Amino acid sequence: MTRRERLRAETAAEIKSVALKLMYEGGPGAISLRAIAREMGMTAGAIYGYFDTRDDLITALIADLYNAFADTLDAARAAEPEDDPAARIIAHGLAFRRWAIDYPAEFRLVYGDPLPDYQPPEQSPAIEAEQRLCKGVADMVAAAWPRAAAMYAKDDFSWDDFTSVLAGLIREWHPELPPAGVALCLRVWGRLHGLVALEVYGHLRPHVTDPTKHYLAELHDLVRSLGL
Amino acid sequence: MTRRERLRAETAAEIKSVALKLMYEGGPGAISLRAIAREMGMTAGAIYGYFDTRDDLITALIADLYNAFADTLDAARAAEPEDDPAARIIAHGLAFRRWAIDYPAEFRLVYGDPLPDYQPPEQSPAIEAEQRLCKGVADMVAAAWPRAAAMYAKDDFSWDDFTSVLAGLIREWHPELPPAGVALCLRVWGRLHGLVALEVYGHLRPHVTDPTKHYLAELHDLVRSLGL
DNA sequence: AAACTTTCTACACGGCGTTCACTACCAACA
DNA sequence: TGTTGGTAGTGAACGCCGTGTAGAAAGTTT
Repeated sequence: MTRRERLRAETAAEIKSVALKLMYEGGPGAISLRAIAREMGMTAGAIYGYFDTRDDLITALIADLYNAFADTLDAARAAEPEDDPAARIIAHGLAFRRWAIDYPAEFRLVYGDPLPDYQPPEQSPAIEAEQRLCKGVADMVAAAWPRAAAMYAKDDFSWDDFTSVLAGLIREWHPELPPAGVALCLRVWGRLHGLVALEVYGHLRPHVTDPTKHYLAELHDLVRSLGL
Repeated sequence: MTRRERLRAETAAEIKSVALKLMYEGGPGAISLRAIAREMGMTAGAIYGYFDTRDDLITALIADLYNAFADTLDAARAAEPEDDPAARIIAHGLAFRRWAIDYPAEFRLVYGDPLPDYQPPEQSPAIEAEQRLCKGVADMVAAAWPRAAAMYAKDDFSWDDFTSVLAGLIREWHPELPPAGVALCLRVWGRLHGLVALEVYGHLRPHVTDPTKHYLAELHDLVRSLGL
């Protein structure tokens, strides 16, 4: 790696980190090329040497955040014993909410649509991180499947209900999981997501005094509905 | 109502409807005072005679949409027999998803954060619509409560777990519902919301061929978990 | 017809993403 | 070592944006 390449990579990294700093301080709307450049003592145009467009920068940020987020969740699960699926699910869920509440701007960037007219590209690098997250959920459901199968195995799903990408990955990770189990994964994901999304966007606060308590209750319901 | 007031109300309504039209065509980011004015043959400044600021206009739009949305859900539930709570829940859920998928920009406006730096006001008129939606969910849970109570009545909730506003409303609507039932309402809301939010923001499409099928399965799970 | 109120325009300010011609500068080659 | 070529960055411009303000035009009231 030549000196030039190193400097170039450092500048690109600085652009991203300054963008994150701006987002911490002023929400996703505070990410502007001009503000980033100002903060770095540059001109806005200079950033175009590193990212073709503002959306490309956002896309790179999302991928970074999503991966860091997946790391967090992986770690949270790994901290619980492997033979206690229920504990792992609850740890995962709480870590998910913790991250969303502590870093709402990041959550909006990854799971929402905070920049107007921003169109996530077809083949986003964030998809890889999303697949990591899917794997996490799949691990949990697979661990619970021996008990959950009784309730869900008769669900009418086939491999055609998933994109070939997902079907391929799941069969590689957990060959024992039937289509009904994969469908269950997605529903579990949705269930983990629902209350947190409502809370982050301010729809729980007007009704509830302690959102954590309700989310924990939902996690317990979830664990119960998996037969654990 | 004087002629002036009528004209004024008409203009305000036209501003909102043009804003909606722009949003249909170009997403929430296409709502700009200048574009609205251009479309109406006016100047941007003129709009300030009707709304103090762009955010006020957005707030009014959200309230309108949220109310229309609540109407839709109310109607969907009312179309099913009153003594069939399961059918009502499923009808409500499907109508919810239908609306979200058919009008994604509206969904983002109501449940997301589509305009950067837009801060929902403390006492938004949308809260009233949200309470209507809460009532809808509460109606469904209350109808299911006779069967669901066995599973959830022992949950450790009290009236202190809700804001006094919500607690007051619920006790007025459904005096028979205990705190555990109200908590269940919120979790049901979250569950209805989760998969739909993921889908609207494009997180389901890369994994799933027919989102409706999975959402319907989730609704059936939900109904089952309510003992219906 | 005069006085007053409401409505809207014209213009300005600063901020935005993006483009483009141009200038420093650094690295390698003669 | 001196020259050359690519690279990083500038600065001005374009057309957007929300938001104010001063003043004109139109309608309403007396």
